[in-house]
Amino acid sequence: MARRTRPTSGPLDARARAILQAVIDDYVTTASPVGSHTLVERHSLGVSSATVRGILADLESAGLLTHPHTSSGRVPTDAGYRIYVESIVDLGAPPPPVEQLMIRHQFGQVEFASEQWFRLAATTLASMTRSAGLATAAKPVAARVRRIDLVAIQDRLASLILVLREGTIKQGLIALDLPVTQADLTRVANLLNDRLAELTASDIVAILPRLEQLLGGDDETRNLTRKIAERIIRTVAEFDALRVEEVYSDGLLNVMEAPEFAQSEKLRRVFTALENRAYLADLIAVVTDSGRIHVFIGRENAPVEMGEVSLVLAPYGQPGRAVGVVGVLGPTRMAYAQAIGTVGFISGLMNELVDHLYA
Amino acid sequence: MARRTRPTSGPLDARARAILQAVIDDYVTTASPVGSHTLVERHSLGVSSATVRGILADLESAGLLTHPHTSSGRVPTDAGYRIYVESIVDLGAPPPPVEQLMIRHQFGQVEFASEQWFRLAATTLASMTRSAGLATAAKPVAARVRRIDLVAIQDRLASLILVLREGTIKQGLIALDLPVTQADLTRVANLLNDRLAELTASDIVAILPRLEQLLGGDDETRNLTRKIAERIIRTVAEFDALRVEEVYSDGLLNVMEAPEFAQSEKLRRVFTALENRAYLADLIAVVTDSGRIHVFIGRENAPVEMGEVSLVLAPYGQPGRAVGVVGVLGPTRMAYAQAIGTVGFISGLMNELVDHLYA
DNA sequence: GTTAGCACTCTGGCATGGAGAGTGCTAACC
DNA sequence: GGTTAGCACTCTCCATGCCAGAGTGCTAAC
Repeated sequence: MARRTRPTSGPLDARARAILQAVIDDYVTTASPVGSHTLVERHSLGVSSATVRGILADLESAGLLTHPHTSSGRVPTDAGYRIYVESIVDLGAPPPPVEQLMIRHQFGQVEFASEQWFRLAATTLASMTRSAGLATAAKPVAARVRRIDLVAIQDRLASLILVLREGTIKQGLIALDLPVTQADLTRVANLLNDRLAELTASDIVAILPRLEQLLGGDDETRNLTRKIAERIIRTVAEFDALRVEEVYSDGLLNVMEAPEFAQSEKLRRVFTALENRAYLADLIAVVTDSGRIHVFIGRENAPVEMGEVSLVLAPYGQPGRAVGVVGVLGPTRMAYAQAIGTVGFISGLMNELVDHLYA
Repeated sequence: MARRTRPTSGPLDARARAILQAVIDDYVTTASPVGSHTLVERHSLGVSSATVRGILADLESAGLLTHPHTSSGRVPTDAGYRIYVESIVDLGAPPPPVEQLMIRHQFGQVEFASEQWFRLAATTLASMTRSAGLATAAKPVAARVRRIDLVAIQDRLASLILVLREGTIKQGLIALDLPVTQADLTRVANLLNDRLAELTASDIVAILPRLEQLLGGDDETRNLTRKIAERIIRTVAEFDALRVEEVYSDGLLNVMEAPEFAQSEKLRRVFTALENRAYLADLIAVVTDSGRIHVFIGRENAPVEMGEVSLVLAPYGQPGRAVGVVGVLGPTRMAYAQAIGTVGFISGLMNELVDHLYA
């Protein structure tokens, strides 16, 4: 369909690329289709609007721009954003040094690796990019037991509190066959702490037979201990199997402000898609496996409901030990350079901090 | 302004009340103003539309209905809803027995008084009323320590895990002056467990001087113990001071479906108001103090942003020991009878279950 | 290859007009 | 007296038509 001599395939020449970027920049700020005239007006392109029109037509036939209707300005397509994003993905626009300092300070204020920490990451991302901020806790590949505690609730009911090495706490009730005292439970907990500290679920499975042999005491204690050990294995294994523990988010209200979501119907579709955490988990898996920053643009997202939003996600943590993800979600018409820069900065910051934990 | 002989003040006669209710019922289901003709059509009122028109005019001059414009049907005002709600607040429309059974079963499946439990309450309320469901954990008036655990993280860093009697777990890091081993920490934890179990923050403050006397051991242990005890006091006191721990919510998407929130601008206002938890905390305080179910209708809510939504909130738990709140949030055009019945049922259910805990 | 000019197209805002729904009023009725 | 039928009136909603504005694609000249 190309009416021009310029080839429609192959890399774009520098001017076409510059104009694509100009269209995207303008569209991102104004949210309305941009025409050839406004383009030459706002950016000093050094050519007339007629020339720009020609190039716009080329970009359109290359699939990087569209027309909402015959006589309106151009709007970038997902493919157009993709080209643009590929050219900036390695750098982006990191926040100015002053802000970086302020953010570092804020992270110093909240308790390290606690829930608040991830909330802060999401909040910071949201306020800096004026989009929705997302963060997941750094989830260990294979969690290790740090500490076991048993608390008597009633005669035959105990609460198991399991502290994992990475700071996560798991709690669960255990129904007992026989009445026990807190003293009994404390004895068993001490014993298990001695034997199971720093072990993974599979480690515990491996030593379980040996554990029973080593156990002195009466039958009752042995039974109780085994029961609790099995529960610990189950709890840790369940935690390991969990792909994503929890996604902290903030600033969904920012997304609501975007004019493309003026009718809440569209908004509802996005939120519905987000509520189905499976998709988000898939994306997070992709990002953690690749180990680098990823941008998912509009229709590239599998669920149609997400067709009008983009995500910028970056992993943090130590591959093979514990990794999490931070990122932002916004309309496809998003300030990608800033988003990429900010997400990159925050993930770098989290990296530094996590390194301290494992140092 | 009353053109009629019927007095505008004083209690409404039975027929006027019936017609008010008919208007509200129709408006709740159709979401569009209801006229005299459709009214006689749908409800067998036994009078003609002209008579109904007269009564509608009376109800309007009494401030219970309005006109969006001269020639449209009537719409209830907040005051109209209020009159209606007052007449049904004691009963509402509880869910049918089959559903009650199903819900009881579901509550039996999740772990008692855990986070999941409150999530389930919110989810159930949301799906039954097709509105947003809200639930807070039952917060004790004065929390009591059940169990203290100390875990060594690094040389001079320990994690304090505090289990409160009502199931809440609080965790915090403690920086230490001197390096300690896990064995040291375990010894201190055991000692504190012996002395502080079942005490409130003020109890601990009271025995603190005595505690130090009782402490054997060297200076270091004494210092460490005092430091941790003080931290415990602080943590528990902070928890006591918290008015609302966390509000679990579900089904905000249901609210988005209501036609009155078709423009996301309105939606955004409501969500912004909700994000400011202070107002919700106020309402929760009102409900827990009064000990009965409350309905907050539209403009009656202080923040203007909440002018288009209503809340039905009910307390549960044991006054003076631990109370929480469950409820729903929806458009002022809400099925109040059903909402009140459902909220009442869930709060009753939670009451039963909490009673078990304190039995 | 670039540019100016021009015909063409589509949106968005605005006024117009008729159908439909509903009201308020009045005069007749039981 | 309350109740009813009838009627004029009002307002929304929707479709239609029109016009200005913005922007395009094409062509001929530079």
